[in-house]
Amino acid sequence: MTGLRERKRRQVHEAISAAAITLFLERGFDEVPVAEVAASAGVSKPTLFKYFPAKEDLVLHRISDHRGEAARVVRERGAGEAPLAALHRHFLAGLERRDPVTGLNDHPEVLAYHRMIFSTPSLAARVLHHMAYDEEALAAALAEDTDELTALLVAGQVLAAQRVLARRNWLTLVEGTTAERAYPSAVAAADRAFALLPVLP
Amino acid sequence: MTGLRERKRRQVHEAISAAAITLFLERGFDEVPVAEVAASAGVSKPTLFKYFPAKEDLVLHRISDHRGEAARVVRERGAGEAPLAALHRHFLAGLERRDPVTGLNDHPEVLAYHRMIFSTPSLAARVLHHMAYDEEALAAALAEDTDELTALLVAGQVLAAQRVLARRNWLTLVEGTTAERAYPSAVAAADRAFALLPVLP
DNA sequence: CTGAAAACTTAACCCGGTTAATGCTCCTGT
DNA sequence: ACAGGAGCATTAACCGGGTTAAGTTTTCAG
Repeated sequence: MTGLRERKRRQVHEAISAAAITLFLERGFDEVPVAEVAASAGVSKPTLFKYFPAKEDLVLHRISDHRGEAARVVRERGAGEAPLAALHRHFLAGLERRDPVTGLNDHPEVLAYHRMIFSTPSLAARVLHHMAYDEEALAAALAEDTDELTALLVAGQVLAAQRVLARRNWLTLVEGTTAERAYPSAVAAADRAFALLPVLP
Repeated sequence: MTGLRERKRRQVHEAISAAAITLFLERGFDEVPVAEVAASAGVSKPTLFKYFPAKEDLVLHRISDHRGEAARVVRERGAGEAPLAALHRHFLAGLERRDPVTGLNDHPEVLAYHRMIFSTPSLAARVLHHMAYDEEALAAALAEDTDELTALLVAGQVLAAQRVLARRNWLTLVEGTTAERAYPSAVAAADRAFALLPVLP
């Protein structure tokens, strides 16, 4: 039985998040004090910080849910599939379903969301930190099949490639192209990126 | 004639930086308020922030001086030398002269300095941001010899490799090994890392 | 229904960073 | 040599993110 307590918690969480996104997209992340977000969600400032450890998390908690995705893809790959092949396949699948993390999603709110992240230093920094975590986890997963140093190096390169690809895709969409039209070129770019990565021994 | 004004400026700059490093290494970056650094340097808080735009810069202004180094190495390489070969050579030279940015420097203060950076999130974040800038500049330099996408991808991979190598070297030294003893293995690791990078077309 | 645990509120605080008002000190022109 | 402006300092107050303490309401268990 899902207790009343827990249900309320989820409601408040959602209310705060929604108020935050709305205000931030309207006026910009740095232009809205968190006190205003709290007031707009009908909650006090300490309570807000009990739900979200920092202002940036009001925006990035969705992205944070993808923690360790790369590592999981490698760990759950089919028998006989190479780690990099699994990551390649997974990225292409993301493109196909227009997953926002691939940058290839042209819904206006998603574009605005990405613009806000890229143009707000503290948010961009937080995304980088998140990717550093992912990289570490991926390195650990890769280390089951190769030496430590190679695992670290390849993990760094995979994450770098994904970051470059996502930014590239977002930039083409910002130019006004639709995701539909940009898709083939995004696939080609992904293929090129993974072709540049080393083959694991 | 170096004006008296300018000389004083440099003295104050140095006094603040020295006070900051001393206090931070003694008690930790997050445990020392900048007001205390200012007081200890005999200066007011607004003045301190006129010399250093943010608390983190009290620690990182030395690293910030290396801005765009990778791009410069590529631009100033000898005729007929491949970009990646130039970067490889430059990294090996850094190892040989125990350049702190390679991680292979076992002076106690350097080790403590690195430990502080790695264990303080806001400092680590700032280093990542700095590397993002370097990456962008390197991509621009590489783009003179190849297509844009490849330049971005390779730049990301080079910076990732350097970061992994530096951290690896630092970890080895933290275990107690001397830079002398760690040197051959550090060279081997660098050779391995650059061997994994793609050959530019 | 009662009481302990959970969660919320208000008010105050700390810290990083900025601004405004004021004053001192080096440099420059005559 | 010195008058006065440019440059840089100081103090005091402020803003915004984040935390803490003390006290109040709400949920849940027996």
